[in-house]
Amino acid sequence: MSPRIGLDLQIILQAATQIADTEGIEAVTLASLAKKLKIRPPSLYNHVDGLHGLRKKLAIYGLEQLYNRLVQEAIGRSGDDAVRVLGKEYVAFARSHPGLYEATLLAPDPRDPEVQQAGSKIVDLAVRLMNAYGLEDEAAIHAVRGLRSILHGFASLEQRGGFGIPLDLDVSLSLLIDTFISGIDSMKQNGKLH
Amino acid sequence: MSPRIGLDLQIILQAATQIADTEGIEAVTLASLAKKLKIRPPSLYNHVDGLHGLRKKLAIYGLEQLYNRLVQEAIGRSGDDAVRVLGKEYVAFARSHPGLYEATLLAPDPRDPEVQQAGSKIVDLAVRLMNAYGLEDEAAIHAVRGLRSILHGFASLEQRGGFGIPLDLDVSLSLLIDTFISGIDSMKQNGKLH
DNA sequence: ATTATAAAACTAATGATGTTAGTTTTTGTT
DNA sequence: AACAAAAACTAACATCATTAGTTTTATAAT
Repeated sequence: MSPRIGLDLQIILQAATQIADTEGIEAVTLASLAKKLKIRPPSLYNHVDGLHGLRKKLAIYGLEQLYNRLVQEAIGRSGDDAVRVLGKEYVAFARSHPGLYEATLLAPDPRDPEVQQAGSKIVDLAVRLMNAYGLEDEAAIHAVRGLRSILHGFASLEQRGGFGIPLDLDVSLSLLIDTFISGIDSMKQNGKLH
Repeated sequence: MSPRIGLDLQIILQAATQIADTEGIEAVTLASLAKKLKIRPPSLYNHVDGLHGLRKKLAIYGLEQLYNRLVQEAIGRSGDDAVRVLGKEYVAFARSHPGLYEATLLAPDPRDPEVQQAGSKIVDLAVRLMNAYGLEDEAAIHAVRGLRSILHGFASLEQRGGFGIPLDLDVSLSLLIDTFISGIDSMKQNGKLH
């Protein structure tokens, strides 16, 4: 059932990740990837459905990596502590893998079922954390959307040099997360979340 | 001083915006733009420094448009009201100009002085709003970074189909902004912001 | 061991794109 | 009417994604 074993998909994605992280996601082309793997560009079509297929697989790969790192930090924690750690790790991932992180949001069709599924694992993790605040169902979803917006927005702006002023970014992030947590608290007490 | 008047830069950017908003920023190529303007691709080099130059100018153009819309809404308002309206308008802009909004964060070099300057007008506007909360200097900057993260993150995720679950997005946004406002309030009273 | 097979990698070719160089056209100014 | 400068052009090239068809090669079956 396997008359010839050539390149492994994992190796391809690792090579693509390396290019993305060092030269930016735009530098990930079939040509550059083939060169790095020492094969000819058309050969990549045996493993990946063109550039679009590569982007999609890279997006899923990135989401899985991100999920793994988040889970590592989340286990054994709950409440404020868990949210703080999750937030820091999310941003840390984007910092350590700038290109791969970009790729997670650059899939040709973000609504693709496989991409959605990879993303939903992260969402589910966040939902469980929110449950610790007594947020259930719709309230939990709104809260998770908020947290994701915060973390993605921060990571994305930081990556794109959006924060021009030289003021400690880690402080900004910590304050932002704490502000969010405080806000959730207030909103709950005011009955705006339940 | 002007032996021949050809295309106007404004017209070029408007055409590019149209392509970006209808077909996505990736569809904005010198070829497609030239076709829309009924000229040959090399002619664009008389107005724009290649594809990179176009992207940069489009980014600045988008930031200016965004700023104009935000100012319109911010005038005559302050405090919670101003922040809520600003947030809604920010997201509304991204929705009405998905491609142009993308372009604002896709400049070849985000640290380019001209791009930074266009962005800093928006930041300054937000800083002034934050001053109404009694947040000055560093505290104001942290708060603005937070608000930008929230709004960009939300707009970006929404655009990329990141919110898969069918639950009213406007509600999520309103709750998020209110959560942020509440959080700022609590943090101030706890002395973590000053 | 030999052979068949299926996957992987290849060569060759095509179309689209960005870009440069050099030429022609156009139009406001002198 | 002549000039000059900007705009638009043609021609050409390099790079890239992609398709079609061929060759190689390692495994599986004989």
